[in-house]
Amino acid sequence: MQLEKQISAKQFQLDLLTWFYGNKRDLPWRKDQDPYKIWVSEIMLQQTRVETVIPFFHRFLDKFPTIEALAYADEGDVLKAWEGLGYYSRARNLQAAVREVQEQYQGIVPDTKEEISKLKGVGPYTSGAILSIAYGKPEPAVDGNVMRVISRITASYDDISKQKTRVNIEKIISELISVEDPSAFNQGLMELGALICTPTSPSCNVCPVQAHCAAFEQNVQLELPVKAKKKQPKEKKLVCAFIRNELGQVLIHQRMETGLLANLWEFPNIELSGEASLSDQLHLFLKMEYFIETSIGDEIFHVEHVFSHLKWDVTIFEVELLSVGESQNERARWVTEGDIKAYAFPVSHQKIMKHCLLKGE
DNA sequence: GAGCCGTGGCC
DNA sequence: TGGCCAAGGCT
Repeated sequence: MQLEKQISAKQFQLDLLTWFYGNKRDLPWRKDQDPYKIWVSEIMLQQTRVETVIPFFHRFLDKFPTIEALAYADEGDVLKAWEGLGYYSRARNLQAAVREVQEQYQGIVPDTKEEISKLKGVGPYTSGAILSIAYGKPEPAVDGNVMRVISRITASYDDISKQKTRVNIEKIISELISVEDPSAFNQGLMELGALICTPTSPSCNVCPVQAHCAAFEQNVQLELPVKAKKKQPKEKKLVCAFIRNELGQVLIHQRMETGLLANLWEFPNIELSGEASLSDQLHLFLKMEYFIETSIGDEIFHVEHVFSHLKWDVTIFEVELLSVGESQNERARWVTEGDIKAYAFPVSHQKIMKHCLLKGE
């Protein structure tokens, strides 16, 4: 039995690796094995498509080519480079982890599971990916692709949204992985999931590991993998103010250090509550939060924005500034239209900016 | 464990 | 059109 498993594993490795070397995409993070570049790519690729990541990867490495460069950069510049990519805590965790590597490991990315897993933003998948791809260590790197591929190959109906399922698949990979070429094995499994063993219409007819696939044999590949359905996003209604001062500068505000869109910039806004009119709520909010007296003008337009777990319905008002109080909000700034480009805004507020600034010209 | 955390593309 | 998905991790 044990011998059969080994023979089967060897044949699987051969089939997968042969296919991978003949069909792998030419991706910018596959040009060398620089652990820093591999690391950056793996963080960017979390829950994000390859085609989306590519331009960000180039720009990011252009600005922060080394661990040292990223370690000593301003967080605002790092967020600006991440602007539009989403899941912004990835950028802040990456910089924090890079600073840790710079200080505690003399700028060398550690090569053990234990050490690398302590770094912020590096979980079970990313640690295995860096160790195998950059350092050639036979560690499993189980992402959504791998879970789909293995669920089908083993015809397993385990729910892949459960943590236990991922751990089980890691055990399977540990026994199946090529010790000679763990990098190509892990990447090959992911590449197979991305190009052949796709979620909705897998190309089983050209699959290099079709002979090993229990789901294909039983013709149940379209039922797999099993995954719990997501809840639909909750809707929040916001009112937002576009305000210029006498110098033509615009009031912007930096979000909280934690939570949604942490430390990104936005136009002053508040979630609606109670019965009062939108303009009354906005007027009071601006007085209390920014110590300014205003006259709420016309409702300019609406912006809808859907996040993974919530949905914003934003009503934007044109606001006239009447007077400025003596106190000031520490996280707010008046900026010119030229300077605003230096600040990182979420896509929802980029929509607002584009509409309002175009209108102002 | 389950909810939080973005965005763009696809069918 | 909208629900689903994509090289997950943190709390």
